[in-house]
Amino acid sequence: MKRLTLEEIGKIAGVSRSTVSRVVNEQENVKPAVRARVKAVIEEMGYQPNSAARILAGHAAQIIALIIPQTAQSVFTDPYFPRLVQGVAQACNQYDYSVSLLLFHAREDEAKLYPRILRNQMFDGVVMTATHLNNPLIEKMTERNIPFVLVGGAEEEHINYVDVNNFEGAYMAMEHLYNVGHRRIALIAGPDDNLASIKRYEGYRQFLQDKGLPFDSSLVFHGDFSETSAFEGAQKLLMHNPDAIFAVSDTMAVGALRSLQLVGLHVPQDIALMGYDDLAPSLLTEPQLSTVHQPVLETGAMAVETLLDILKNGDKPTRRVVLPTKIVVRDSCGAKQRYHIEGDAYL
Amino acid sequence: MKRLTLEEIGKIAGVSRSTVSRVVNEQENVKPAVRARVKAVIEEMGYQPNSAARILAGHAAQIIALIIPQTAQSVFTDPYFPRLVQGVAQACNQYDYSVSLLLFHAREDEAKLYPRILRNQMFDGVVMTATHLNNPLIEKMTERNIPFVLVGGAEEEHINYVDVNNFEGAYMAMEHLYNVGHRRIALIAGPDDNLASIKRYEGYRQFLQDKGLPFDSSLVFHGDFSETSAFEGAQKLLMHNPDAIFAVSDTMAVGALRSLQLVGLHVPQDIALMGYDDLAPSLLTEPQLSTVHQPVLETGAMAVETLLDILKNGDKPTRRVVLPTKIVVRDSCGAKQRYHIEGDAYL
DNA sequence: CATACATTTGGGAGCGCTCCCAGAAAACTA
DNA sequence: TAGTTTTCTGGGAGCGCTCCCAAATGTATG
Repeated sequence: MKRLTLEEIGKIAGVSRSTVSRVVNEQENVKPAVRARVKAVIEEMGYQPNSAARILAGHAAQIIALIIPQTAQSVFTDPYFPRLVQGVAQACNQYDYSVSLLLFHAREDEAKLYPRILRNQMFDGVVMTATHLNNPLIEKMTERNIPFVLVGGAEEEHINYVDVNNFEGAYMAMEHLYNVGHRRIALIAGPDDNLASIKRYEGYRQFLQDKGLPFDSSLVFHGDFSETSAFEGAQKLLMHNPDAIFAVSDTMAVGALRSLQLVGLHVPQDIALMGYDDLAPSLLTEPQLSTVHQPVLETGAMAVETLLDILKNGDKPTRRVVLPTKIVVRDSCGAKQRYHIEGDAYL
Repeated sequence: MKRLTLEEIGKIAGVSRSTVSRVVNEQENVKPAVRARVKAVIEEMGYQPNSAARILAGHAAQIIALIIPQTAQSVFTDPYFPRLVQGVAQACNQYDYSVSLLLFHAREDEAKLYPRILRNQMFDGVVMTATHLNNPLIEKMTERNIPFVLVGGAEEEHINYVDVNNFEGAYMAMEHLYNVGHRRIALIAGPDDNLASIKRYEGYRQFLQDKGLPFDSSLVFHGDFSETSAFEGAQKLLMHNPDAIFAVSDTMAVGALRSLQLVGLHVPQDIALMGYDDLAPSLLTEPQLSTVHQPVLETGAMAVETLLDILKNGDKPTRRVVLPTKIVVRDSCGAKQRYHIEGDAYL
């Protein structure tokens, strides 16, 4: 069986390679009748252009690379990333792009993968998660003019990103706890080089300041987004008698919950607890966690859309998309008891 | 700045295109001195072959496609898939392959993605999850001679797969519950068109038969791997007084646990519970779930290795890899109370 | 009806690589 | 040292596509 090429299709439809190419690429200047005939042949034969040839000849690859440079274990234990991947994949399906997934799982992967990313013309652009500051790839990609969009905030001026409003999310969580009556609110923060964590911490502090509440550093513990770190953190925080704990991820909230339950405290009667993410863990506990919902799926999709926009229209002005969060009231913060609500409530 | 091509590198090193190609591809018949010189130039210039050109000229793409044809929501809420993706990605990193991720999330995606998979010469082979019977892609890929490895068992004779021993896992779980003293063991199974679920169900029945225990269909409920389905299932099962419930996924075990706790039953004192998967949910509950560990990460990696083996050595004989499971004893089955064990125990 | 102009079509060149064959260089042999 | 074999190297052809220019066809105008 003969290989299907533009030339072949052209032969069958009685036109040239070039005309078929025009039809395939939806270009102008093909007589409607001819276009229809060629389209029919393409359909019938099930022709599909050869991507390699297309890319080689200077066309776009229709592939975006999704880079998750997470050396830590947390990549796929934290349910955030799967969700994000799903959002990216869905958007790519929608726009007829493919996703090339690059997970850096060990240090040595970086050395291997960097050149591939930087020189391999195999994809049109990059979506990368930016959890940490100073990712060397950012600079390198900028240098090489590789179009990219970060998921997570960037501080630098000229960088395109899509982010969730971490500051606002934390602020709102604090506000919620405050409205329920809590004043001595402890924080289980994330690592202090993690961008999302930093912003959430800022939201926490700003709220305290706005309400004239004292900032007490002994009420702040820095975890690493893992359950165990929060477990230990909660133990430490308990020594300073908080009446509420705000953990900046659901997974850490679960760790804290365990910790509280271990010493016989009841949530929310004895102490309130709020998480952050609104992902699976927040629903698996007893009581279910009040938390901050962030639109992770939408973030992934938006990152793709932003990248495609850049690919199409050039990279200026710099795109900066910040998606909103909302509070999900469940059973761990005491609001329901206070206001007699059943089921999830959203703010 | 001039584009880096084989020709360019050759010019700098004072040899021809062909010789550079030989060096890049580690082929025979290049004088050691020349090889060293060329290598140095490649290194210095940071040359990276153009994949598109390479593929077009008949070389392998060094890309494998990972297809997850899960129309349901469960793709990324079930922690199984993220883990698998991670395993595949890690193995690909290791062998210098890239992963192209194809998630079918809606029906219409299939129509779009099928032609891409079947005709696009963009990857060398496919790793696909086979959760359901009769996936039409299997037949089509076979027809088109696209090398592929299934993750999950296949019934057909000639199909390559990597699977976990679901039968054995379920059998062992039953055995464990039996050894702890339970006799009236209920099952929360998965959908009856799900391959893993079917095998686990068979393990359940076989064990009953081997021990001469009666099979009682009112002690079996078919869920859909979701927490809520198991929640309802447990309610129904409770009407028939089981002394243990075996749920064939951790997520479903969590649903069952909620159900039991709702009616005031204590686990494991009043009723024992076992899950299946040994993924995050089993650790987030109180009590933590005894469960069946399956090597998901290894499964993904093994699928890649099997595929690469096929790519290299041809697809016969048919590869059939079945990985073992093991029992993880935690706090939901009563074994620790009985035997005074602390921490996780493995069988 | 001839001329000017716009629209449509065909084919050459080239993207960067691999494959293959022929020629050059080196290593043996008699 | 000449002749033979082996090892090494260079360059043509071609993968299937896009880009671009030139040729062919069609339409409007005087």
